[in-house]
Amino acid sequence: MDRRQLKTRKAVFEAFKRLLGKKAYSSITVQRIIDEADIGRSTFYAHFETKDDLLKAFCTEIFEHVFSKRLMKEETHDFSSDKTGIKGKVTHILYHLHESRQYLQGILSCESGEVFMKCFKEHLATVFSHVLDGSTPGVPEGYMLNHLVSGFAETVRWWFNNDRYTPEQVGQFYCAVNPCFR
Amino acid sequence: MDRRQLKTRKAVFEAFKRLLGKKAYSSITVQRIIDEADIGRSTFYAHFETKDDLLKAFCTEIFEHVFSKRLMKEETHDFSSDKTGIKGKVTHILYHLHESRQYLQGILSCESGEVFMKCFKEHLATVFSHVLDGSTPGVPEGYMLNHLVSGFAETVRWWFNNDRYTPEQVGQFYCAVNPCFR
DNA sequence: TTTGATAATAGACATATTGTTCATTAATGA
DNA sequence: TCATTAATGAACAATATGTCTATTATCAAA
Repeated sequence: MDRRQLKTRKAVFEAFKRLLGKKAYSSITVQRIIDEADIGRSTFYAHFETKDDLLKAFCTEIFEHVFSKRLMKEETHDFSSDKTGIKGKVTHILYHLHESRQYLQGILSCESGEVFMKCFKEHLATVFSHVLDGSTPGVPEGYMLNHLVSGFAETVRWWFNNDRYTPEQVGQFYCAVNPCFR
Repeated sequence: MDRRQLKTRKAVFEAFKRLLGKKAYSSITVQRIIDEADIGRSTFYAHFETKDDLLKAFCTEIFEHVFSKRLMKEETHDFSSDKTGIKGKVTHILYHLHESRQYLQGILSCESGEVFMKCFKEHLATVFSHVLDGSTPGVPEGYMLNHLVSGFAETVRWWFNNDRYTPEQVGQFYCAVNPCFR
């Protein structure tokens, strides 16, 4: 990719992060991002269609990092649907998200949280679908997966509002309320 | 309250519902609501500060109906923290939400879902806090409450995307994955 | 180093939306 | 009947959006 493009993209993301640390997503305008990133108006629109488009790209980049195959494998000795592996993966994800706390809160604080959570859940679904084995009879698989995925996503949201626990503790809480992970 | 005010308020809500049945919240403008409700621009702003303000008022009205003390009591013989009562209450809520399916989907389809879910969860918290009795040791009460509340809210969202189950069945699923309700 | 291709730029543009104000008209209920 | 309150429509400035242009800077490859 062209260096100029990478530079612009990075400038926008950095500006976006800085703004998210200060105010909620909904109150950030494209104009403000352009000013903060110090780029031309037309440059922004050459890269992103809308502000929402930027948010999506931003979330995707975060999660591609957090869920990268390399990093995920580090946490688990076994690549199969091993139950003990889940706890390690969960803690791994929590550690990474904690690093990005500051600007993630700007996203989670308002309606934009919806976009973030959706993206988060899509990635989580690929992780959890491996450990689904009809463990709860009488409940559709799709429901169970949704329950595990959104349960974890909501755990993260709760954690961001109650920042007095370690990633290990939070992982523990999550596994405690989901019998299939105990 | 003045009849004229009630009439205006109702006209706005009805217009809002109609629009939500056709398009997502984010793409509905104040202007469009004004046109649909057939009221003056200044009239709208005399009632609501912003579009988000209207959404909040709208959600509040829905939930005040669904969670009304009278209706909630019908579903449970015992008003105490009875476990069997929960299943009845849950099913009751599901029935009511199903009636409003059509326009609720317009809200849930995009970022406005966040506002709806927040309001929903606030009401749910008052219901579930009664049945919380430290049943899961090693987990903070706040976490447990959040888990039950958001778990139910997400169950509803899932249901709206998988509309082939009855309220009873969905209530069953929810109770099945939360051991403390079995 | 030259060169053709691509990206960034400033700034102007039409368009749309927002929220406010105000003078006028209509409905209310006591 | 009458004082009060709400609705109206029209106009308003302010701001944001997305598009387009001609011009300049940067790139990678020959």
